[in-house]
Amino acid sequence: MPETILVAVAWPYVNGPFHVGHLAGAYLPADIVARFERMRGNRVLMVSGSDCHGSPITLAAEREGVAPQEIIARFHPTFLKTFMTLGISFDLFTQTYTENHYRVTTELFLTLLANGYLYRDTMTGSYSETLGRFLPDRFVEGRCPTCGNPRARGDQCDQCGQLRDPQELGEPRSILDGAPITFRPTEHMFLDLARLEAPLRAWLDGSDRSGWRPNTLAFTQNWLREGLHGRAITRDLEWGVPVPIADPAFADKRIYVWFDAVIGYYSAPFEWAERRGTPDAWRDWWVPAADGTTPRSYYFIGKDNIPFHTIIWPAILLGHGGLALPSDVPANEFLNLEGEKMSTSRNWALWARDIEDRYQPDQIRFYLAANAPENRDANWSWSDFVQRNNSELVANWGNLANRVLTIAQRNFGVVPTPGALHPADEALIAATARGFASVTEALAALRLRAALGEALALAQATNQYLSDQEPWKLVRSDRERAATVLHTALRTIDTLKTLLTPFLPHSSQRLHQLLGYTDTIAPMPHIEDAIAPDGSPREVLAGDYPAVQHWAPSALPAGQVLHPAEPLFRRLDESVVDEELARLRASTR
RNA sequence: GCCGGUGUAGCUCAGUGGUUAGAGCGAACGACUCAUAAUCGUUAGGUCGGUGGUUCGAUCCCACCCAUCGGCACCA
Repeated sequence: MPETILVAVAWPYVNGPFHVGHLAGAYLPADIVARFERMRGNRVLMVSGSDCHGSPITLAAEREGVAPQEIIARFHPTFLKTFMTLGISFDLFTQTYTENHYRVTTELFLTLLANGYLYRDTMTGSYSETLGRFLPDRFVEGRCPTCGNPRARGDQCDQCGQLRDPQELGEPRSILDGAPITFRPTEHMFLDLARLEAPLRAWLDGSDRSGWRPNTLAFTQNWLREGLHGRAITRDLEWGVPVPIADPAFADKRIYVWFDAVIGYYSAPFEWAERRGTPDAWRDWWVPAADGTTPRSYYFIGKDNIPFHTIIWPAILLGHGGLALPSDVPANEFLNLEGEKMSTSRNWALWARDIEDRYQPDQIRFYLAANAPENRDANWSWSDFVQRNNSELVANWGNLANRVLTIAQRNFGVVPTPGALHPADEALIAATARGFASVTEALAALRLRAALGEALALAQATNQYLSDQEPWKLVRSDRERAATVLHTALRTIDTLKTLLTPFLPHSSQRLHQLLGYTDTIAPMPHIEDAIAPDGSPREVLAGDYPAVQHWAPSALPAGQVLHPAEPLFRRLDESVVDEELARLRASTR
């Protein structure tokens, strides 16, 4: 019985391009799991989109004298391009600036209101007279009352580390134009997290969470230990989802970007369902079935987002009622660059769009998966990238596929018919079965690095088998024995191809065809047209990923025509390291 | 400041209250030549961040310290 699985991926903020850390932490692991689950025959819906609201976008737009839509139009297409190039198989990658999202967000807001989980309260906001608007705390600076630092930020003093409130600062001013800040009362809607705390705890404690990553659990427990308080979910802004309250006081306020962004996980399936002409299909991923089975859901995010996905979003869902809560929130750590934390302000970052055309997509996917920040911060180092590419991807796996295919194709032209098996053949067949089982188990448990490692270990065992059996000699001395060895080796690389497809979809599809198959095992996304709320054209990433069971050990039939081998991966020259490091240094501020 | 994560061979990382702490890569040496100078074998390499404690015994538990990263709720 196929399972229904929502693969929810963090919504990238659309005020800039994204870097390899975002890929490693969210989009790639999500894609690997989505592809794996689809190949197992499960019904997967993988969604995300550009996060279009919030003050940084408003401010960026104003600084340039353009509409926020222009900022979106600048970066959203680069996201699509990266996902297309790398083969991130979204069912729908949309944006929060859509009619659908506005409608769903509004409805969800009203449901929470009706259920009594929203309340009105007045808070004090930092107001810029010159800009005529309220500013987020961190856009305010002033003198720290503790250490006297004249440039303490409104949320925290960088010098003494004290947490601050903008009103505590001496001579508060805007960091945007240096003009003085005044404080004004402002009314907002709050999510009543305190009232949702009990159901939230019941949900968290209600099932075994030992499969969650330790860091995810630790963050969540930490938040709960400190107790939950109401959280403002509206802002004094003019860009965003309007607050659906018939009160002039809320006319120039908008729903807070964080509240609307997480709702994207829920709204995107509506858009997906409508686009394919089955408007109710979203329910399969959100509403428990009549027999009580609840759809599974995974939320792939960075560790900085944990509380929003393990506390706030579940609280919103509980407040709404009747919807499936996250099954797991596999939060990843961060990816450093050459040992240093990435910094967008210094431009110490490796932008996806800068490397996606210089290297094969599977080369990038391989390094990011093999080096994924699953349990701790990981590091992108160019010398490591080149080394691992050459020794593990090219030499161990690519070369294995290449050598087996070459000997078999040149000497037989088809998958040869095996004779009686020797113990060595049986040992490899057994190792392949074990490898298949352990990779499957690791993937199901979201241990992606480990899964990849298991697959590579099987590739190495196959290289050992070839060294022992020497089929290149057997083809001259004992043709039947050669046929048996090559049949066994071909089946193993065919199985490895399957195991590696979630990680390396492009090259696996190619090998699939070299092995004489004609169907698609690694479908790719494509771009479709859509319309934005203002009537302008926009684009989404979509895909048609047939639910065909492909996750099985090889049953490669004897006699299937083989195609001449060609290298699956490009070897990288050591000079790449210096080139890339020079490029990186040149671009750093 | 408070809370939490991480610190294991040159590199990237596994791992366990108990005899000689592991893998891959890199290095040295050897074998092979089907394959993208790829592959296979052998060897070398670590006071498991530091100090103290609990224990018959700790890399694994506890305390403190050091380094590093993050959270501390209106930054997404």
